[in-house]
Amino acid sequence: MKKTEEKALVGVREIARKANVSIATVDRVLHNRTGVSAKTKEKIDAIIEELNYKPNILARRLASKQILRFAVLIPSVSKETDYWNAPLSGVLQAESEISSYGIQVETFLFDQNDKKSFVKQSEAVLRGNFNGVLLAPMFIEESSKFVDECALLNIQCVFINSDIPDKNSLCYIGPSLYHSGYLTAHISGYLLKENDKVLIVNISKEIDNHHHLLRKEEGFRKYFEDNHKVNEILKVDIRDTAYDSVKKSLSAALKDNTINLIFVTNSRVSSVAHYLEEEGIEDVKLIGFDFLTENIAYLKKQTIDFLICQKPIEQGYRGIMALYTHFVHASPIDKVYHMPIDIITKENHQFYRN
Amino acid sequence: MKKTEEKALVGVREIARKANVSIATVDRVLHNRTGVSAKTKEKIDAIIEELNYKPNILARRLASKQILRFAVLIPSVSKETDYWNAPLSGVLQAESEISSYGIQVETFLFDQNDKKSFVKQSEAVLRGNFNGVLLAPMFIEESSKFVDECALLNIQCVFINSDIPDKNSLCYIGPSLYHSGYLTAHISGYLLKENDKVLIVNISKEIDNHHHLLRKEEGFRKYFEDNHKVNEILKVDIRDTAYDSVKKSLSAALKDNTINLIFVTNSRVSSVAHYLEEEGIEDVKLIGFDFLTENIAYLKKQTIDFLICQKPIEQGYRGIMALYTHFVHASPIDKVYHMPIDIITKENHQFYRN
DNA sequence: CTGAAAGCGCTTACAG
DNA sequence: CTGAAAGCGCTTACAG
Repeated sequence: MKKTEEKALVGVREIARKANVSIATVDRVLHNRTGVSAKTKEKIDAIIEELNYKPNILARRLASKQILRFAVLIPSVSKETDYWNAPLSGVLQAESEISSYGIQVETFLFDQNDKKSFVKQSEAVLRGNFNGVLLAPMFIEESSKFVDECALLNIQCVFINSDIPDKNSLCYIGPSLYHSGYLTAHISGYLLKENDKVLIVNISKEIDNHHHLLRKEEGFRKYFEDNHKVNEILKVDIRDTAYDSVKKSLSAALKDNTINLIFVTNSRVSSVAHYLEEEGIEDVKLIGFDFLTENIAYLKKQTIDFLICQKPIEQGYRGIMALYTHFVHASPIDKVYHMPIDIITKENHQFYRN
Repeated sequence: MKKTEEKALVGVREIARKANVSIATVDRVLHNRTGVSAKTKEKIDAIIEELNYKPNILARRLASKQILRFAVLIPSVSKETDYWNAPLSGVLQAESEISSYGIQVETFLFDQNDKKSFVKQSEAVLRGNFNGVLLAPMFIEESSKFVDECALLNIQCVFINSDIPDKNSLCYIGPSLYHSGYLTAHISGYLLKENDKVLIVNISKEIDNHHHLLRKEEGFRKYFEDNHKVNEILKVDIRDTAYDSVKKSLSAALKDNTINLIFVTNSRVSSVAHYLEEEGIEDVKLIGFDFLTENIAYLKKQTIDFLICQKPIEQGYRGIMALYTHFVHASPIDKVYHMPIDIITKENHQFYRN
């Protein structure tokens, strides 16, 4: 069968014919290149408009020898969590899909407990002659500075995992942290009786005012407030992430209070689960974040009741694809793409796709 | 920048050079066409293997004038539910992405309350000279017969929404119904006290032994059994889906029993919500299925506590893409793709992507 | 059974 | 400022 007549006609060749110019000139106009008289450009633009011309992306990339270079600037996997494996695997998946179309992806990993390593890697990116960069802007100040320098070099930035809202990025792809906290509180509401007590646990080396864990806590508390819940909410910050330290802090917190539900604001929920199991504590509900192997093991045993997940693999995949779409299709991209807030339990985890 | 040498080399041209044949002959081998001597074929195959040749899909579709035709055979939107709008919109989205690559999609809608309309539309599909068809095999027998005839005509079938497991389809894309029921029970478990009573409500014109609602009920009951829950489980089948009839059945069921949680096995949960609201009943938890506008409205008001959803838009999208991948990339496809089982509440519905 | 040539819709030097 | 021609990696008649 043949393609429809109409389609066969609307191409650079047809535009050139109508405008009485060569296809090279049409190409120049299509790409806003210099060296076309205003008059010619106008005429061609009108015809493009009239014919509702859509370029054939296949042909374009096939003919073009230009290769596009994207950098990925995210944390490496640490002893404490292999969370970042997920976004990375999404990145790799996207890369394998588009690498044959002239896209190169290079990865720069930094230590999320060490700002200096971030700075060092970000400088390498700046030197690498990239068209775009996908980054996790964990360190707000340093990331902000980096993004400014990218702007100077005309490098497009995409944020994943957490956002710097006022920064001039192509887009942000990741959770709405506040709302994940709020949702967690909603679920917790179902598990709590009127006078039950809640313990919020922040486990992180870097808990400062900017830290995104605090946004989850904020959302969590707001839910209780909005719904006039009278449950007491206690809180403990644990800055030393080693298990012994977690254990000590939890013991202290649980000794003086009868806690009915623990909300861990990040993926370290497994160490709390470990503690509860070790101590034989069974009547405490436990909710935390992220689809990690360790967490899932506890979810299966129901030591963890719910995990909140935000498709980290997809974040990596979509991050690269956002750059790809921007450069290859030149089509506009949503400034913010909030990932769904997924509720994972013993019964649906096997069907979960990151 | 130039593409890497390596890439530039591995193409039909290089294979032809190595094999001392023309690229036309290489093309014949690549597509398993006739008219190549066994010896030549063998030699070329070896070189393809050795070079780890991957065809350039862009170039292939660009050069090929072949167009691919897919049919979509799903229910139309009915007075009772606009559920099928969602898969359809996924289909349309996929179509718009791939239509410029020579793919045509044609839609055949049938009335899910009328087997004859299915048969009629399926016959139209058979006559339409399609390469593949995406269908919702609601009517098991009729669908089964249709699939057999497709096989004769060498038309590939993809199932969505519900499966016919032993049928020779390309793949199934949709929920594991049993597990959605099981998960719903798990959530219900958190909402119930020891002696609370549960009411299962099936609202459907077609409740027979094959019907997929029953698989959800089965999973639901199994959870209670597995976890030695003693809650009493009542059940009502409502075959007349008009609101008045639903109202009558519910009134009868609720008059004689104190029900604490109602599980509606499909998207008709909104009519139960409507009833509860009308009667001013506030202490009954309500769980049902599907991300429909009506349901979401009740979810916001918390008349409905949880909705279980299975990304109907994505089912449509992936269904078409499965056919596309099969024909264009000729790459193998998972026989079963179970959709995640999503738990939707008042707090996360705004981030949900179908 | 095999090959030379044209063409898919674009981009890219190069020449004027 | 503009155009003719070659080429991206493949497929498709057509000729032998």
